[in-house]
Amino acid sequence: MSFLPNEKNASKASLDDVAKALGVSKSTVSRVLSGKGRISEETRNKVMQCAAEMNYQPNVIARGLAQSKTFNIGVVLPYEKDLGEIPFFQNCLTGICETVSSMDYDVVVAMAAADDASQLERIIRNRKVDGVILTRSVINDPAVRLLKENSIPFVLIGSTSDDSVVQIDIDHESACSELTAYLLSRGCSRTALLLGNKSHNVNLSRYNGFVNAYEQSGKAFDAALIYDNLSGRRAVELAVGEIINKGCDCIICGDDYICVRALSALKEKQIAVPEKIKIASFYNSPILQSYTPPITAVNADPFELGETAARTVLSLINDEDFCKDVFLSYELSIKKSTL
Amino acid sequence: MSFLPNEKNASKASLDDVAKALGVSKSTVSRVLSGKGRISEETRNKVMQCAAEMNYQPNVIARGLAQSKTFNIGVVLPYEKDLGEIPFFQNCLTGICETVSSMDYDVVVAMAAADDASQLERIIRNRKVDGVILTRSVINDPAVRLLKENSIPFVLIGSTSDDSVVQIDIDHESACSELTAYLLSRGCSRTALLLGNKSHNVNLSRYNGFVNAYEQSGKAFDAALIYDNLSGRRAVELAVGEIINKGCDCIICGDDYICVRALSALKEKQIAVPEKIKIASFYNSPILQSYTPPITAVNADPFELGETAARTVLSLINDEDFCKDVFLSYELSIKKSTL
DNA sequence: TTAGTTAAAGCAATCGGTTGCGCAGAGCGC
DNA sequence: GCGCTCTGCGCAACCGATTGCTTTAACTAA
Repeated sequence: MSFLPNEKNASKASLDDVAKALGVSKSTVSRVLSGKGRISEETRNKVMQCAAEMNYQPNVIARGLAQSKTFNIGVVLPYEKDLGEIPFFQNCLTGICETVSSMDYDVVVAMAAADDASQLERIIRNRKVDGVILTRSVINDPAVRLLKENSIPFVLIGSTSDDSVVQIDIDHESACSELTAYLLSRGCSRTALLLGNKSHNVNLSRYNGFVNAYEQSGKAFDAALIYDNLSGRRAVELAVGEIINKGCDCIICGDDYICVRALSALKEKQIAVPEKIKIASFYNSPILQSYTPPITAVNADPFELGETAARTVLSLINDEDFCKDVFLSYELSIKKSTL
Repeated sequence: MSFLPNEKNASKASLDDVAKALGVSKSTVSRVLSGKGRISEETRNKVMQCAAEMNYQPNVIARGLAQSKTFNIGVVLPYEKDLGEIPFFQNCLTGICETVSSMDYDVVVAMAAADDASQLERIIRNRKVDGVILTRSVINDPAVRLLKENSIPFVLIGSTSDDSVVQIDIDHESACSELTAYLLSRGCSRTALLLGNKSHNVNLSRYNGFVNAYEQSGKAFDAALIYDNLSGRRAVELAVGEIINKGCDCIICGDDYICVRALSALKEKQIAVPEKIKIASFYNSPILQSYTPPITAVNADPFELGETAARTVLSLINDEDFCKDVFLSYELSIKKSTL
């Protein structure tokens, strides 16, 4: 199970050791192992066998020095502790890890608050990564600027209005539009929209989708029912209180974090879902799926987003063809909370 | 905000470049910057200033080659998708990242199913890390064996019976004992214990604590009420069904994952908490705190566990003094679910 | 004055690979 | 038999640091 050989420090076998054991030059061994250059069949076999016997393992650091590569992908994760409540990013990370490790890359993580690019800067300064995956983006993102300035290939899991950024996401605008249209068709006349941090591009997309759906339906929406900068439990509670007083019959939550808070506030006020008010969310974490009643939501697969982002950034690094701006499929999952 | 200088490729300034600009040798510059060796005040100032002007940034890869170091810490995270539901590990990771980055180290993550050390092996083989933090341990853990064989410093966030492993955890045995004793004092006579994977050492600790509390109370427990290898939603549902039939008045859940499932099963069967049955859990994720009713639990701070683990493994790497087996404090948080 | 110390800085090997270039020899056409 | 190409491989520079050893010069003590 271990890669360790029987000999004491044979794990330290270097290219040079293999070369000397065979009486050939380092370069020959290197070329055999890397598959580059012209090598006779005979020499190739000899080298392969000897390397295997000596349990030669290339030193990735040394290779990195020579090639100016690290074989690492950086992943910037949101820092707020509260976000831990929703496993979205953890599942993204899982997808990313699985994909990059299959290419013998590894993942270096940086936790950072929005707008704080200092961790990313450290990683770039220390030349720790060949490419980066951002898991969200704010307007005029300093992280994006930093990556561009340093010519480091990167992709974003999420949406941004910056067309020069490769984006991996579901189409939040059309998803929110679809969801809103569905609710309108269910007879909701006064739908509230609860969104998180205003500077996150994704919230703008959702807002646009919401507005589009209303425009297409010919009905008018109440701008006073749009809360576009909620943060923290208290803010959501307050908003829900106001919404009730304003006679809403439906709530769309920008994410599950807000949804959990809203549900909790509704329960406290003893307002029945979906009888008195309907509610829907985005992403639909497992925890919401086991809620009573089950929650209607736009479902996305964070694992798949992670996989796709990883594949894309690896393609960028290796100058392969890739699809700019992948929009993954989402699913409008209708559950009891909006019936 | 960026570290990039104005000159086009001054970001590539190497030790040699600085040395040549000053007409001194590489070693002198290196010694100044590393603070090792005897350097005159005058030269030191000259070098410092020039390095700053040229925006010299040491190449960590090259330094790593020379020193056989990577300035990376590996973190092995559980792979099961379901675990994403509980942000415990995400919060551990946050604590780890914050601590190691303050020492200019970075975090390399490996996602791995229990018993699967292949990702860790890859990372070790590729010499990507100077030390490792394990976030759980199974009996005869192949990861532990691998780390020992390769003489890589590591700590475990969690508990194990292997005394040679440095452990960072709360004392699950005494915590579970305390919780059980409290429930006994509340008049629970038939308490069920729902534990996860049997091969996880932490579940053994909880089991022991449970038994201890009963022994000290002089009362007897019903071994048929101990479920010690639950995995998956269905298993928990089945167990809850049986428990009800067996006339239990209380459930202790080994973790929040099980607790969420159990609560969901109870709700389905319309069994009131805490009127018909009491329930308590471990860790108490934010999601459970906003549950109705709030859940009694042993509270631990995963962020603090991460911080402590990171500090400890860094001490091990740098041969500093450290505390073996840190037991962090926990808190028995009594809520409505057991009243 | 001379030998002995010592501080300051340079030389060059080393870490473990990659890679451009050149050389020797085989094969081939004319 | 001559020149040409092509194959297979070695030489040595290079990536960008660290570090043991040596050198130089200045300073101290005898």
